[in-house]
Amino acid sequence: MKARLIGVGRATLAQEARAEIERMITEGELKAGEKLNELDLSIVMGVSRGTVREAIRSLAGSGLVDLIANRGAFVHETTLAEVQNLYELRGAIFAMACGAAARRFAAGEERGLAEALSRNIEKMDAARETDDQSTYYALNIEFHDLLMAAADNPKAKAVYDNIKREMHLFRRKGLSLASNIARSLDEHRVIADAVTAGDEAAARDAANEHIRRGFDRYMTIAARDRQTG
Amino acid sequence: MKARLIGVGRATLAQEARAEIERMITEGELKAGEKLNELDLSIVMGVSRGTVREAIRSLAGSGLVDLIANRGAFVHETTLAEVQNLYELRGAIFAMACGAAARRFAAGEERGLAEALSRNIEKMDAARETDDQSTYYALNIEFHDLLMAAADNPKAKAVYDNIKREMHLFRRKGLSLASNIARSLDEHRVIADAVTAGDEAAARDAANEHIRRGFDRYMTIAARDRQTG
DNA sequence: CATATGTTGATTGTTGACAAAATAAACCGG
DNA sequence: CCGGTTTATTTTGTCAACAATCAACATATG
Repeated sequence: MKARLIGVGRATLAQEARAEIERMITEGELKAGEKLNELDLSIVMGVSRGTVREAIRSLAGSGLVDLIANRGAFVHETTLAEVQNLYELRGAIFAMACGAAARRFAAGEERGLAEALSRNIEKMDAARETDDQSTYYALNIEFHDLLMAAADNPKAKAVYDNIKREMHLFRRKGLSLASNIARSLDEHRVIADAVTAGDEAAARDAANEHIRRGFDRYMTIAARDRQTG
Repeated sequence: MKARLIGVGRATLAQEARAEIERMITEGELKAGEKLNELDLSIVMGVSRGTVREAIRSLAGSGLVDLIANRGAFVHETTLAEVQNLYELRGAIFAMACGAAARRFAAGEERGLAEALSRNIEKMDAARETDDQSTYYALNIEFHDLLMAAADNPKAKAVYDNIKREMHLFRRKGLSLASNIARSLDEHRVIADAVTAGDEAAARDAANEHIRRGFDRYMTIAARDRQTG
């Protein structure tokens, strides 16, 4: 038998509404700090207010919007201090995940991991040579996801994904992506080596350092952008 | 089923409904895996189904209930593997927070912290001598909250609180609290010393170790309970 | 007897209407 | 013109009814 699965990912209207509002936010149609009007959104999307309301509540759970009782929902405004907090939290979780991945790899519970990591690194090396930013971006996410998956900690992954979403949201604010392919690639190699050596502590430290340096790169670019306008 | 009638407070009804359902879950009136019937709950609490629905969605955001589209909401069943995941995630966040607290203390941004920590430790020492479990429990939470607050990372604190809630939920399942006042107190002293010495790395390591040992204590008790009961 | 197919009651998803609160506008004395 | 008060209007919070979906049972079919 062969038939396409229907309605995948769109189980309920509220979920679709959530996805659509999230898109509007991440693509900048709804700017940071802007108020979300339930009625307007319901009309634009062609669903009832209750459905929109449910979607908004769901977004609030992921930290993308802030709710104030009796006053409404507002697109979350991410401050610089909060970006630092997010980086630090992300680093802590990613470091833990890399440590767990190293432990699991050493126990033989993550067979394909070594190949997957080295393949990713090879491809990123190619992207570095051609300076292919968009490919690098995708591979970078893949690298982190590989390790988060290898940690086998769904809860941590869920939190990590939320953080990623919120940080992505801040990028909209105008700052360019803090990327330095060569440096990042070197750090990835150190992490991958530690993990595939089964060295839990080294993996943790390398991962922590990677995120910390990512934040430094980000701050450097942020400072430069602010200066040049 | 029995639930307090709500609706006299000042917050929104949905918020009160959420608090009430959360209470029912944490106090075991609603058991793990049990289905939450919107209509029944709405009748028992004297509010409309929509309000109950909103409350349930909110609880899902905190991981206390699982939602399945078109089928309903179920009290989250925490498995042993998940408890391990939660402990590990909690450890990572708490370690990060202690590191941040050490850094902030060294920078003179957390003046009252040293006194607050030593006061807490003194009181816990007294609780140890009288073997006062409930006081110990409260002081233990206070100790962790002091450091989470000193980290000045609201996002991390929010995630931490959610984890705490979910772990507390699992305790309901029958296992006694994994507490060894003397050991825990020693570990607290190490953490406090590292933080007030401004040693970020030492604080991180001590905190991580503290949570890890907490998990070991938990596992020991869990194994014993499974054997005898 | 086992499996597939209809049928029914219960439960969730969605909607539009009403009530309460907050914001905007009109008013008014100085 | 201004600051404060009062009145409209808008917006959110809550509710009850309708539609879609599901779980369980009953029935048919080979």
